[in-house]
Amino acid sequence: MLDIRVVRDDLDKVKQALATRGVEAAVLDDLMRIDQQARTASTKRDELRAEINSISKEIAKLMRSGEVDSANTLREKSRAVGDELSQWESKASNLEAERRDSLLKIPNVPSEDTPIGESEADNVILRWWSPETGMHSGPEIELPPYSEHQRKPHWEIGGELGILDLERAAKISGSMFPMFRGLGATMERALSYFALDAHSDAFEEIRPPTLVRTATMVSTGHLPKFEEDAYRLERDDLYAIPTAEVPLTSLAKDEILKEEDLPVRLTAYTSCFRREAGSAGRDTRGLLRLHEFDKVEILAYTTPDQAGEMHAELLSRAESLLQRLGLTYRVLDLCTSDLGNSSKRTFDLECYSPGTGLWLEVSSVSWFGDYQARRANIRFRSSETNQIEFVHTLNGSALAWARIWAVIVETYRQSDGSILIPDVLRGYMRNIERIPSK
RNA sequence: GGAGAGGUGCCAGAGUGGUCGAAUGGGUCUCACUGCUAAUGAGUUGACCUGGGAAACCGGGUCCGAGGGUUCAAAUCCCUCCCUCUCCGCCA
Repeated sequence: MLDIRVVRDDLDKVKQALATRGVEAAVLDDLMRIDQQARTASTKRDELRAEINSISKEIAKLMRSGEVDSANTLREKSRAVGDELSQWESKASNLEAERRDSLLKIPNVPSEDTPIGESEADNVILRWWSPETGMHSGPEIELPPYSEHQRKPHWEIGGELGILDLERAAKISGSMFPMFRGLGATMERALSYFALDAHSDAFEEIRPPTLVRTATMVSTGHLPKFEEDAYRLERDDLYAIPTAEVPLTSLAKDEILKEEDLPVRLTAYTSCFRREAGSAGRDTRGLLRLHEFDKVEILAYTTPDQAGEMHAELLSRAESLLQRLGLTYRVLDLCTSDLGNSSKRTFDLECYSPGTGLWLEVSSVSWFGDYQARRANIRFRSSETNQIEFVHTLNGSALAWARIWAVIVETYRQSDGSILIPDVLRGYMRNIERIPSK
């Protein structure tokens, strides 16, 4: 959430910045009105409490010296103040709760570098890479010449080779749940091993819980605004995580870290669960959009000064995996209207799927500033000033496997219908070179 | 799931209604002393909200797992919940 003090002090600037992502100025005016009332009420409440505190001390003194009558007179007085106090207490706590609710729903202020835009069409293509042509900057993309046998969509390939069984997955769980089989399942597993090993030079590997408390979902910004998108286990009041970002961010919840321990780098492989409530009927074929998928996430806590460099590091790690897998991709700088709620700046990586002709989002690398840290209350003590500050959080997918799986089987499909396994995965797949055709 | 014990500051740990933001010990940092290290002595050391101040800082409030309640007054009494530990049951 935003720092209420920054909103107070720089109201116009905040309004202007949030307008670029479609937040109306009235929302902030309301917040300021509530804030003013809340502060008035809590000041009044604190004054009354101070009065009762001092009367109570008086009473204690009188009791000790045996002046019971005077003590009783003061008791009466204190009780009367107490009646007034309870009104202000409830007024103040209602207003404070209202202020917090409002603050929790206001998105982050975009970074100054985030391109301003009104739809995803305004996202900026920064660069693109393919194994044939290497890295190119700018939005003009020349796709490598794909052969006819690479133009088959992955769901057809998967069915044909018996490595993807969406029909039976639907029987078990419903549509938009995947089931990999045989070497298809092995390859999906290999991808995670490959990625976790690739980050092991600098990142601590975590296997977090995938069912989390409400507070954990609030910390990352997934609640209260996006309740509809999450799977909830009502009986136990738990949510299924939509990404490992959720448990990894809350790992340090309510902690004060030492500056010398920063940056903290974490990586985790988990399943991710998404209701996809708003997207019924869109991209429903194959593995394009799923209720459950596996992903390796990389995440960092940094000082504000380290954040920029870390953002670049996370992005380059995600890109490097794609390059090692030999997949054509492009890097998008998301514009203000396409930016995630909690993010200040996000780069998306999209892989080209020759079988469908679509660019598929396979990673999203974001810098959240202190927005999540404020919600999760993650701080650090500066070693120079000894002051306590909020950390910055950053994270990225590296990578989301279902879509990568789809792009691999399409890209690596041979003219005989078999699939060549990317070199970097073979070590994790019993050194098998290809998934044979049927 | 059942029975019991417990959750206090950076850590350990005392505190069963007022003088308790909290003894004591350890750690931290500062100073003194010692040729160095060590030891010793003195001091220091919480977070959050809010008002004032350029700031240092000063005032008020809150916080002893969380939320309610009793009381003039709650770490302390009552209720609910969460968590940890021990035993029993169940179980991959």
